[in-house]
Amino acid sequence: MVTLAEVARHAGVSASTVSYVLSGKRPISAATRERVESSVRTLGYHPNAGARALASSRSNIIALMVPLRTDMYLPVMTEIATAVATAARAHGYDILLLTGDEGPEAVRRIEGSALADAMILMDVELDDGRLPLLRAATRPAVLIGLPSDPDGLHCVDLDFAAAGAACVEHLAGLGHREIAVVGEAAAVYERRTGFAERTLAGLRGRAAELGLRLLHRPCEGSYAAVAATLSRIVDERPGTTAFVVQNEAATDPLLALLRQSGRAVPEDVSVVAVCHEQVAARASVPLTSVAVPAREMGRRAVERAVALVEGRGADPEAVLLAPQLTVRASTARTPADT
Amino acid sequence: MVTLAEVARHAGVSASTVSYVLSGKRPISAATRERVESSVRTLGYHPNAGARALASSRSNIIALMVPLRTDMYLPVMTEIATAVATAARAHGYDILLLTGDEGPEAVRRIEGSALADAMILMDVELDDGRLPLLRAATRPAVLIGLPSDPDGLHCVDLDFAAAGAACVEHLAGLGHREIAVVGEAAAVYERRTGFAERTLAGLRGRAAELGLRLLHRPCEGSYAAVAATLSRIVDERPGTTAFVVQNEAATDPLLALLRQSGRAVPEDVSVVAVCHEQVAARASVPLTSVAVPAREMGRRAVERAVALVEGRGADPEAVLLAPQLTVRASTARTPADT
DNA sequence: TTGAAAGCGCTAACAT
DNA sequence: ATGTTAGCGCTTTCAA
Repeated sequence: MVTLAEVARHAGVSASTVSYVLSGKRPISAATRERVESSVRTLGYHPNAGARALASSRSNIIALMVPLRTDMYLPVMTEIATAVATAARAHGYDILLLTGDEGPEAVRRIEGSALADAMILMDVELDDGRLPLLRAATRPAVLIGLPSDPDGLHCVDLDFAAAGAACVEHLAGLGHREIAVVGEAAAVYERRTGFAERTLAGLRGRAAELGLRLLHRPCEGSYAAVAATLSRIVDERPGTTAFVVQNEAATDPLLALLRQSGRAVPEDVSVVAVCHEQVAARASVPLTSVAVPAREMGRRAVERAVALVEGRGADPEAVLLAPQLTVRASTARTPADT
Repeated sequence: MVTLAEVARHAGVSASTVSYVLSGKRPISAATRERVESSVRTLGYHPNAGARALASSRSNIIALMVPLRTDMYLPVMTEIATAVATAARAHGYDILLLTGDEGPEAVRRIEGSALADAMILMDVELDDGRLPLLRAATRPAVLIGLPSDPDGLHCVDLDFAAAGAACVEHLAGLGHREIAVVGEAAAVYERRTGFAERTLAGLRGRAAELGLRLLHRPCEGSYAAVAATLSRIVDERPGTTAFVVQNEAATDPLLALLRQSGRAVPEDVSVVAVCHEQVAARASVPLTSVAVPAREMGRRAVERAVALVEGRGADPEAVLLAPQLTVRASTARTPADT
């Protein structure tokens, strides 16, 4: 293993000079810089992470806590996670992968061991057990998601309430007056995950404002569950002409079942999804949708975390990304309206 | 920040005693052990990761390199990754998340910086550019996947060739004589990813042995692509009575299209999938399938890596997990056969 | 512009 | 069964 000392000897300079060449924290003459850099290359030197962390109390590692669940749509989580990893590398940081099942204890562990310089947390619940620890922690944390009390915390999330409102507006503009919402699995609401509740609030709020009827039903992702939910909806609200789906696993079954039951999309009923972009684009009828901007959320979270670690910290705030509704082939004017 | 020295002072013992209490590497009297442990708790001590890594040249971190692609089915990758993370924690290790786009350079970086004690690599190609570095590395590596030359490497994978063979056998046993294979996207084969090629080899080999006709077509996951592939298959081989699908994204479209074209599953055609268990179970017709044992693969990889790090190393070998075919509702005897 | 030297907090011989 | 002590490889004052 090549050490700083060996590089220093090889380049004929002191250890500190090598260190400063590497960190750029003090001016170095062009001549020595080149000599050192060439020694680094020829010896294949890589600084020892442990030693560096110990001496500088910086690990250049960001801990990322990902959900470990089966009732959430994984591709979005995965996309956020890989976006975080990629963005972190671009800033010279590595990612330590923590799973949500470790709970608040993981926060303590990371904080205590100085394993990471900052934490990024996903799958934030409205009243998340990790929040008190994060507020008290000496190292910065960024949430991807929005708890009910974001005070003193750095948050990045899609503005799901606005997303819900946008869906209702789009449908109202097309003449729809009765909307049914096929939601996430009931467990997601019970857990009081922020995004699902907020979307619903946005949907309901705008529906009330515009005088639309809105029926919401949680729904599992299986084909059978969607079939059951759909038939209940049709029974209760035969006048329904539009659906909002917030459940990636349910979109394909929903389209298939509508088709099967003789309801053409978008001629007879319209469908708007709040979902992963690929799911919307690849569906059997390409779906008008509000996408979750996973990559941007990951990137923003990392940028904030890095800024905080490196002392360019902004005030804690909730950054809510504006939703963007993309019109595809699944929405049209109501039959009555044409 | 609480240090070892503070714990030692608080407990009235030397630093080394505290260290040994924590590591269990030498006998400690019950009395001092208890005193130390109580001090640890009351002070809220957590060993500093950097210092420990520096002194012991062990980071208790395993680096996991995950694919960063869009043409692979992510849930399986995600499931493996979370299984790896969970298993690692159970052994006292943390996971450092590396993305595949860093390529061989990441191997050098981790090796050089001693950031991780071992590496686990996913998405292994038949002739993977990272292999030479891994063979030369001083730290152990475990591949999840199987390159063409696994010599000197520790590998864990599903026996995809056996999986392919099992599919053919099952169908042959039901009287099918003409099988069509709907495969992964063409890019997956071009990249020479091991698993896709090996499944195909297993399918072809057993089909040849049993005298069945077998047609293979790569296929993108979109609805349109599956439709095109299906119609080509039907044109070329009108006698096809069974499909093998190895492409999670294509299964649902395939079932929908078969239904639409008046072919009932399993009455008219049988379908066997090599895919994620959930995809098979949740499909509109629950699919007879060979599942990728993602959790077990992750667990086995971690166990091997930990054993190697801790000096209980076995010889390098390729561990191929036996496939298990689960019969569900998508396969039946051929119409001609009943 | 560079060097010397004192730690960072821990582990692991080497003592006793 | 426990204490003493010498590093691990780096960063960063303090000096020159």
